[in-house]
Amino acid sequence: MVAITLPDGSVRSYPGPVTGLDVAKDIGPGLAKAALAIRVNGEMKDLTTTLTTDTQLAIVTAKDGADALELLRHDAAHVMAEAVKELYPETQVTIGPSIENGFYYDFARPTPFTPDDLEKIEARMQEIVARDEQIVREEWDRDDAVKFFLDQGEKYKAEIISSIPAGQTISLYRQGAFIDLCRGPHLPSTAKLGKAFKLMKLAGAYWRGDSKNEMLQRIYGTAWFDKKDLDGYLTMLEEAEKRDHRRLGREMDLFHQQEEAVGSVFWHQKGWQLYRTVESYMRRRLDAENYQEVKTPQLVDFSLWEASGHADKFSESMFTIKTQDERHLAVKPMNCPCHVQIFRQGIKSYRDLPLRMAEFGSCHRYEPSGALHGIMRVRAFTQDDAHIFCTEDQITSETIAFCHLLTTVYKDFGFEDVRVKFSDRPAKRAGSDETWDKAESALLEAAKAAGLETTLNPGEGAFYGPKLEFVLRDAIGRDWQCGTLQVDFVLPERLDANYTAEDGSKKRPVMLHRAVLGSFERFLGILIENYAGRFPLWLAPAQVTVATIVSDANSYAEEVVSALKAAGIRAEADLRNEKINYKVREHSLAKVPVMLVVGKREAEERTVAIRRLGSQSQEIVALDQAVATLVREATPPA
RNA sequence: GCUGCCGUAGCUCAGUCGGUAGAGCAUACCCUUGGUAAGGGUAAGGUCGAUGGUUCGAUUCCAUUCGGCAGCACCA
Repeated sequence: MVAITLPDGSVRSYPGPVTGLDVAKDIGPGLAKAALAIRVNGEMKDLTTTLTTDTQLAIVTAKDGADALELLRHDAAHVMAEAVKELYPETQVTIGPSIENGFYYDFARPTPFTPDDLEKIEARMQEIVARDEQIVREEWDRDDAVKFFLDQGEKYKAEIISSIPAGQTISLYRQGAFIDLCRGPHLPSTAKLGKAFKLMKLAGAYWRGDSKNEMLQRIYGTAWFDKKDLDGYLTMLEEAEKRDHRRLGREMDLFHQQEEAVGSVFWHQKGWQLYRTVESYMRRRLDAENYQEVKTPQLVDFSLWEASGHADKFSESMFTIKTQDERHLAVKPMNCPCHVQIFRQGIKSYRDLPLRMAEFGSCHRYEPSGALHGIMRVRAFTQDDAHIFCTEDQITSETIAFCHLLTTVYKDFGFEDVRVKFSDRPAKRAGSDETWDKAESALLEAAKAAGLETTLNPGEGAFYGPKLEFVLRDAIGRDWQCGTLQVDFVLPERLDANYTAEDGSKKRPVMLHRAVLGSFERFLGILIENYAGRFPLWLAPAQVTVATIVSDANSYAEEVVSALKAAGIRAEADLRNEKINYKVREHSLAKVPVMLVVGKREAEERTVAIRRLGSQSQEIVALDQAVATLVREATPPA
């Protein structure tokens, strides 16, 4: 007897072994048709898995969200590989996982795929779906599988299988003439893939993710259970494109970039206004948290970077200068060694700790050309950087305070959803294992005390210490890593920072490296995309446009602008000889949050017609009242 | 940096199977004073990314190079 317990708690008994499909059929023909896979004691398995003992069983259908989508996308990858092998038999297959929103497959092939090939492959995939090939799991001996794939000329597959311990049984999945190494599970047949998939783009990708290896050709696709979801996803991509900060930067006259200064930003008046608004906000917040702001040199002798250890790891990505008098300088790529120099001036006491040293530090890094992306990834940027010199005992309280600062800052910029990653020691690092043990446990403990839930990001710490990384989610569901907090026992040692303890002895401070926004350039790019350029009033570079209907209202309009400016509002007049429709359209497209329209009536009655961006309606109010309302709304968060 | 794609007016794009280019929007000027997302007219605007080669002739073909885009790798 085999007793199967279903999610609703009901139990079905069978005289002997049954498959998931049998159970589904037993429950009902509709379910049998919809069934894609099963979950056995929590683990996803093929629908045709034979159950020989009593189990908890759930039948997975398209309604099962993420699990079901992952199955679907994984199958899409297999179907794509099958299509590619049919069309281009000389191609070798490698790996093809499901990913967020879709899937990819990496192929090895001497001639690159073209966009035309993509269409052909997609058409062939549709055929394979129509063929409704059964997807069958087979178990093979490892060595037989290696031999099998080598015979087929699939050296990558053979290599993957070779790295599985010898003697182990491995699973292969067969669909039609196509057979692939795969852990599974899979859908029962290719027809289940349906039609809601689309090949998206071609790209290069290194074999096993290592840039020393040869480059394979990756084809990305997206797959969904129905057309509506696919269309929804494609619409989201269009929306993301409309919000692209590079596009809005141009359209809204915020900034530009050009060849003569690759990786740098030319901030126009409006963009710089936005930048300054964010900067002054941050400065107020830091002042309130008792940070001291400093400014350190741009050009620093290379020896300091050797002493700090940065030269070892990052000399390739530093801008360096040989001066006329033969000195070797580096344009600073970061601020920490300079902050240690300030700390080292004079004698520091335990009474000075924690010492929170902040700088809006302008840094330059020679980023690889392929990494550059608008203002999000540049070679010249400004960090909202700070280093907290403290004792080990103070790590927890400083972490708590920082986490509070960070979450409230994010909230003020409209980001409520923040996740935290904990990155531990990387392979290439400075400092002893004991030091790392200490730093990692101190940081984890502090994070816990701050009430943070962290996920582990193994081996991704900085070379001098572990870090917390703060990831925020924007208005259209994209994640951005911005803030960071790093515990560092290494740099104070290397750069000989110390303080006098209560007992008169000399001690090393701990350094906490921390940033909330990360870099201004990147954060402003994120803000632009998050708000799609429609900033809340306090952030909007141009807050109010006063537009006239007739030229008789010109002098009144100028008076209105003066009143607004006197009250600290960023306002401009539009007195052009254009119709009001035209002006409304233009300033709406420019995403100015508030338009005050004035005609003969308003001028006579000393009122304004308030028209807010995105609203069709207007409100006529007295000028004084309008100014007061706008001042209130435009006041930045504390 | 690697792979692939791309580079024509301020923007979005068309075009030249090799004979130095065109549209819409934007701009300037003129007319229009119009009540909430494009009023009308006229004009100006381009060494077709750069360099070299092939050719009688290159924006078009080839090579190199610079830059951009997508992904990979990188991200102190």
